[in-house]
Amino acid sequence: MLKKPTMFENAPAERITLFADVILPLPIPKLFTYRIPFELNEIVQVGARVIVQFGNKKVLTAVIAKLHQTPPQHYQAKYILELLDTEPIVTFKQIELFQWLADYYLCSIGEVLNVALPSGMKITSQSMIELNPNATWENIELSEKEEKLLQLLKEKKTLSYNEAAVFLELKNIYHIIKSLSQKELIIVYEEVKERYQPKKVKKIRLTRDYLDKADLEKLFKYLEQRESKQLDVLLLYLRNVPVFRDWTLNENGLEKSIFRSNPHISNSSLETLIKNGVFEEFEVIVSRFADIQPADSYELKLTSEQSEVVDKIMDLFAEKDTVLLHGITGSGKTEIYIDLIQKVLESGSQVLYLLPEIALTTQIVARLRKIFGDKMGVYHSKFSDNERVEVWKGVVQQKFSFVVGVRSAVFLPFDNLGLIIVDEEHEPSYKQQEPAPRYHARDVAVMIAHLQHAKVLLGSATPAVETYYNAQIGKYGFVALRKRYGNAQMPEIELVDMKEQRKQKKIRQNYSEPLLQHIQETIQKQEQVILFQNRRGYSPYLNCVDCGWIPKCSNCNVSLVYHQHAGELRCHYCGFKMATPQTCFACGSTKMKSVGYGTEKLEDDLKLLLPNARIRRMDLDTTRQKNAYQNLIQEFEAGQIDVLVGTQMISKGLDFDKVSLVGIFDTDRLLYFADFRSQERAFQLLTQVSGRAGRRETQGKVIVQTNNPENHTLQKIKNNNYESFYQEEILEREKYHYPPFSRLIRIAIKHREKDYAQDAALCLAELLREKLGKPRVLGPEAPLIDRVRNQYIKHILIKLEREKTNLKPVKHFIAQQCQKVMLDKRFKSVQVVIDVDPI
DNA sequence: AGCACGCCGACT
DNA sequence: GTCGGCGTGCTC
Repeated sequence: MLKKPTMFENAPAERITLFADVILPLPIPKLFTYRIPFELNEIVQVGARVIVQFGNKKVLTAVIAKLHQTPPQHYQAKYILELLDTEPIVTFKQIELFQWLADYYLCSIGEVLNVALPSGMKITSQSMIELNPNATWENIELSEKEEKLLQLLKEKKTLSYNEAAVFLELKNIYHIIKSLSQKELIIVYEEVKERYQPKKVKKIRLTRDYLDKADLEKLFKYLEQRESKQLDVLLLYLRNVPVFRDWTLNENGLEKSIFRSNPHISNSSLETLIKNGVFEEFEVIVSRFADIQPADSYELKLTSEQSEVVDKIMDLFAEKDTVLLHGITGSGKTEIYIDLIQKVLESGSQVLYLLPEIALTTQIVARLRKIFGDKMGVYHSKFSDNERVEVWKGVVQQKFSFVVGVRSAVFLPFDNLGLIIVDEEHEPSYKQQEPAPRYHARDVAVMIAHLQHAKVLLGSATPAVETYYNAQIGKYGFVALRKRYGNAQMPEIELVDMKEQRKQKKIRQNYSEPLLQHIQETIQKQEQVILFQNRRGYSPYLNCVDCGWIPKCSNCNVSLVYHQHAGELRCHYCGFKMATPQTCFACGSTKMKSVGYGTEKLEDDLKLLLPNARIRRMDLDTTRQKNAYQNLIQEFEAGQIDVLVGTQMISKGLDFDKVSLVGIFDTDRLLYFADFRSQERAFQLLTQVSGRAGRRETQGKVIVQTNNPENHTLQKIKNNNYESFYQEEILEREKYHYPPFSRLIRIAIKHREKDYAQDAALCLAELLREKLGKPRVLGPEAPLIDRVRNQYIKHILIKLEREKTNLKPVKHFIAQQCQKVMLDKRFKSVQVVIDVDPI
């Protein structure tokens, strides 16, 4: 796939010494130079993985970024220990991309590599100790702990540092290890663990001795005479592998599991045959995706409007690299994608189709699988690491020309991309939060397309304001799809004024009268209801009636969320849990009331209000187990559930024909969130959720409960008027210099001590202002939740003009200042986290 | 990041 | 005297 650099193509007469600059998966902003052993000269390539020793003993996987003949000036380069790939697993273009990511998102190229490679392709070593077999410890004085450790080693043979530390109940085990290894009683070594395990299948075949008609018949007679059970084994084998017809069939053998699954065959007879040398066992490596069938021949039928859109997109691609497809929910964007994917694949290029995490369900995968069969790879975080490695290798080996995947799929080693589709491009889950690089997959997709001369199609019913702006100013091409598929109608959205309802005392447990009524009617019609409340748990906090005390997390500055079913209070930020207190910790009162409501309470209350309805809840808490999500969806699809209460989990990618009512709670919390994107978010989320109501023939109904029915954004959601929402929003953005009119960089300063965080933040802000100017640097400011996991947090926000041409030096400057503050002794190693284009 | 190593204070 | 706490510097 990749050509070796030409200068090494003709092997020179004299041996040359090659050096490799490698990327290590560490947050160190430079490449490290290792020496290539001569015997590898002819086969090393840029993009291959190597194993190197780093530091005193640590052994790591690195990727070769550059090959050259320049020996390092100031140090002796170590040898590469092992070359893991004879073909590159990372392309030249990717290394270029990694560097771009590191520069753009202000992190090291090693951090990029670290998130790019599936962990199964990286190895790390672990320090191990074992007894020195030649040791004599008669005349050696030992401390108690040393004695204890040696005793344990006698039993266990080997121990990792950590195991030893746990056993000795010591935090610092280093002294003991050092002392023992100096006395030559133990050996310290590094154990390398390769995490990727190819899937192996155990198989059985006849040994050479029986690959002959006469011999087999002799065996038959013998077994028949004795009425041996082994005869069944042999017959089963011959039925599946008709060696009499073709002796070479034996080579491939038969899977051992086939014998196992046959109830008439006992395992011991098979084992006896193996023991007696009739059969032999062997293993083969198989693909984890081996059982995937090739595609059916599939005729995609597009509506005339859909084919028009396809044509228009193709036309636009002639002049624009990126096109935005603005298609309302249920307008059939997927068919358009499929048609385009087929076209691009036919032209011989690769395609990447990105979806947000939650939308990438088995439903869509199954549908695509029917069409693209084994040409398609799936890259999902729910997949095991081994599976991810196989998709990666499949792309390298050109086995997959098309991959559907989540955010991290942008790192797959394509070298000939024709098209990247980013569906639901506005989704915040495309932005990585932790760890660095904090990249946005949509923006990375645009960059990859640029590097590979590919095209990008962004799709959304509610595009990000930045994206829509780019389409408006002509940077992106633009196509709209304004009709629902099959002429289905958009749902009717009703805003219920909760202030009025409250006055008239018509609210029962957070359910307004109209909502409750509609729920009942819908169930009566045997149709389904989705209720949306973007808050899990029973209630956001408990409150002592007598003294007002609220249980808070001891590690974070938030109240603990009440989870009634689990009988617990939980922190949603650090995972802290405690049993629900029966009495107030402050005054001892037994009157603790729950305040506010989450999905759990909505579910419980509705069960009381409508005892005959079948009500289920879908949120993080009910879908944590492996198949819980899938099971819930199947039940709902099968009509075994009337009402599904859920968080945003229910807003994505689920299309159910029988849902005719959607209820939305606590709308005001979304609308009045203190963030410049709150209106956009609310518009997107509520439109998305509303879109679940009514498909095909029936018009759906959406009931939005709010205290502010006159809110502009709500009105625009009601009228399904994205355009008008955008026009209003873009003016605000311009007025206050927010994206797309500026670029944002947010710096978070974290420290255990509040004062250190504050002082460091102040100092950093000052340093930044010196050069960037006062108005460009905002803060430091405490975020809404200013302490998480015992770390105090301060935010600095930098606004840079979009037109600023020399972005690179500015970013470099910012990174430098952050580095300075981090290393400043006054601030006791504060943590500084840079987030470029925060969302 | 991880680790070696050094210096300091607090315990058996 | 050990033990454990950091702080610091380095890794080809």
